[in-house]
Amino acid sequence: MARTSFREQMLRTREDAIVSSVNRLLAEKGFEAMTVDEVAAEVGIAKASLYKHFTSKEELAAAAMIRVLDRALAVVETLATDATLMPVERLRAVVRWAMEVQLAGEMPSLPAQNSTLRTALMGNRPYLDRLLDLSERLGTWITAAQADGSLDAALPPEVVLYTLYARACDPVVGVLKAAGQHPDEQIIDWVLRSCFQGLSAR
Amino acid sequence: MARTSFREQMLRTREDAIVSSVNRLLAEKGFEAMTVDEVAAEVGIAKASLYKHFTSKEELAAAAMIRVLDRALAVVETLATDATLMPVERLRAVVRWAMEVQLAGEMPSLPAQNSTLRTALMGNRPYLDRLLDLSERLGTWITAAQADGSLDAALPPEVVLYTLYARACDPVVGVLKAAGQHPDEQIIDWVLRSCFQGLSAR
DNA sequence: GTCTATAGCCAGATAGAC
DNA sequence: GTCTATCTGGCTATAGAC
Repeated sequence: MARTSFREQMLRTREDAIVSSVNRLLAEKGFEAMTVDEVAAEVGIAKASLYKHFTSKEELAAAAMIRVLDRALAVVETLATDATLMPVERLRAVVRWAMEVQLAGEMPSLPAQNSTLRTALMGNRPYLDRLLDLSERLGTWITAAQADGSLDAALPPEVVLYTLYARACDPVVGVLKAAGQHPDEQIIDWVLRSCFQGLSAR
Repeated sequence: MARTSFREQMLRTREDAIVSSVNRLLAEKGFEAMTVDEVAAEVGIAKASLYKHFTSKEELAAAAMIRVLDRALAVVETLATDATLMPVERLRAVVRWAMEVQLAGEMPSLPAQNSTLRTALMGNRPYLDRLLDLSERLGTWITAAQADGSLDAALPPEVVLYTLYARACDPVVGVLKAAGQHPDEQIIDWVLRSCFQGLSAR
């Protein structure tokens, strides 16, 4: 049993390295442009070995998406335990975390357009379960923030939710970082401000 | 000369049909997923004939991007002649127009990530000229709107500009449309409101 | 300038030895 | 489970007749 556990742990470690590479490559060039050969080369194993762990390129990407959602759920869990935070502050903290991940080059871009990845994800239970879980937790905070008057109640909660998801992958962050003129913290502050305060003056 | 002009007009008409198909396919599935075979099939000509008009897939896409920028410049030109509009109202009108184009399925998604298309566009003078022209015109309105107190002056003009470009392709619009629960006008109002007024209550 | 046919290439996936 | 070598299909681009 000890040896089985050890071998399983080795397996997990290797698969974790694979998912990390996939995650980074997805963030850097997207699903279509990423090749399985690149992943294998970066991990340092043969392509055929990858297919012993994951049965397709889509499943490889799905594993990365699932891990990101798990991290987001962990962040949400931590924020939920802090009773001093207002709902809107929790939402802001989640978006801030997502932007930090993106600036670190570790936020895989979501496939908004139709693609083989999108259809694969729509049939992936573990992925959908996490996405639904996260959406429900954020939804609770959204309605609470609208009730306490800190979030615009004229916007349906679903619109707010989709907007938060979109801002987590906001291309503006990457463009500003590519410009190389501003520190990461400054970029985050600007994009967060434009998201919650809007472009119009207050 | 009359016959030459006529033949040229036929050529323009055909090329315009090609660019229209490319534009629609770019909006629907993006550059990587679009195939030259699809374009040829949709236009109703052989693939080899396409390559008599455009030398590569990238140039095909560039032509579509250029036409969108030309349309945006035409909208900007029209708005500039209306002296009754405040600068911020002009900016809002441009974003509204972009969202209408997106809802019509005619807004090609910009290649924010590195790709062969991105590098091709960065070396395409006609494209870059128009992009710069548009950016300068919008930049003028942005600084004017910040000066008259209608736009948040705490955000650098470049941040506002990039944000407006990003909102023109905002995936939230497509997600809400795909849900099929709301009329287009309602979707545009919500997304415009979240962009300029922000998610926080005022 | 249009077509059919095909070259050339590359990426996803697999076979089979070890 | 890892490897090397290969299959397979699809896609960009071109050749060459008309």
